[in-house]
Amino acid sequence: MAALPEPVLQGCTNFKLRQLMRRVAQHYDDEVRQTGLKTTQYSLLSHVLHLGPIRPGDLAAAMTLDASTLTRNMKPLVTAGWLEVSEGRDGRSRTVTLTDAGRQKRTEVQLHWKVAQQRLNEALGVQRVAELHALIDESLGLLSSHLDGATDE
Amino acid sequence: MAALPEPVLQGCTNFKLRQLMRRVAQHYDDEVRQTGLKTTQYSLLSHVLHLGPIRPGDLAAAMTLDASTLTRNMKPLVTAGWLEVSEGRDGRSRTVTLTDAGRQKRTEVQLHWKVAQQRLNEALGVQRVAELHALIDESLGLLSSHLDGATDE
DNA sequence: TGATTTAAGTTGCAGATACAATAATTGTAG
DNA sequence: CTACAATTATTGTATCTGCAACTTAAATCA
Repeated sequence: MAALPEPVLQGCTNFKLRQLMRRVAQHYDDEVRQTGLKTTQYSLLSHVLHLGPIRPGDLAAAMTLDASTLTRNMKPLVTAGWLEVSEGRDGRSRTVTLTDAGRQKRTEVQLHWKVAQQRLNEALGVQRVAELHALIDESLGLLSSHLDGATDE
Repeated sequence: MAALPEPVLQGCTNFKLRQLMRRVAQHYDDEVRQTGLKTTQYSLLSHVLHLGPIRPGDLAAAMTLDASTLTRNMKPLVTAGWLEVSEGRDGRSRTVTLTDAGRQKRTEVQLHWKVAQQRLNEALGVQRVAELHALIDESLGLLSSHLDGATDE
């Protein structure tokens, strides 16, 4: 059988991804903004809901975020009283917890998030969004193994 | 014929996109860093090369960037002498130009960008990267028409 | 036990991003 | 020609992002 012709790529994957990310972020934020939160902050609250109580380092790893980025992203949420960072059992580590107020706020924002996701599904078509998700997940998997395993050679 | 079952989506498209974007950016920057530039800055120089001389507003639109973001992203490149922002024919508008040094620098960085793109293609497979590009382009197209045309209702 | 290494977070620094408000200029209606 | 509207870019403010350096504390080695 004939081999599939290798497609000739045009453009920069990094730029294209950023471009789409910006547009999509804008789309979600248009809806979430009314709650006073950015969509990124909603993501953070959601992850703490599902994973917490959790150490910052583990949370950062789960979100594919640099630890220092997480430290700073948490700050406004801690100030607002939605997250709590307390001592871990280790003298060095901490524990991140969602407060009751945070749980409440997260539920409120979730409604807006759902609308945004719904509107995105309609704009792009559920099928296409599903393909996108699948492609992203595959790519993340391939990249993590590639990046970590690049110790020899 | 049976209708395709609507896939049930899980997860937040925005979060997933950001996640992949971060990973991919890191991947490119690992290579481009040696030149002292971020990959985003390389993108900016490249766009000015292909589109310039051009007004900031038009450049921002072409890159799907907020105008204010562009103003700030250009600053370090102007300081370094790679970009020049001069008066436009209008008293209000400006003209962005790539300097000779900028052209030179951009060529230098391009070599590293190519390596990064190549390594990404290998890590993900050219086929998958091509699919990703196609999906991104389609999505950008659909989103722009949806966002702009939402004036009635 | 004392010295060295490893682990976990934070801070310094620099850039990326956008919304709202502002400044400056041009265009247009009267 | 003047008052008002539209155009174009920048600044204020806030968040997102990551690398490098640093601090603190635990763990391991000798």
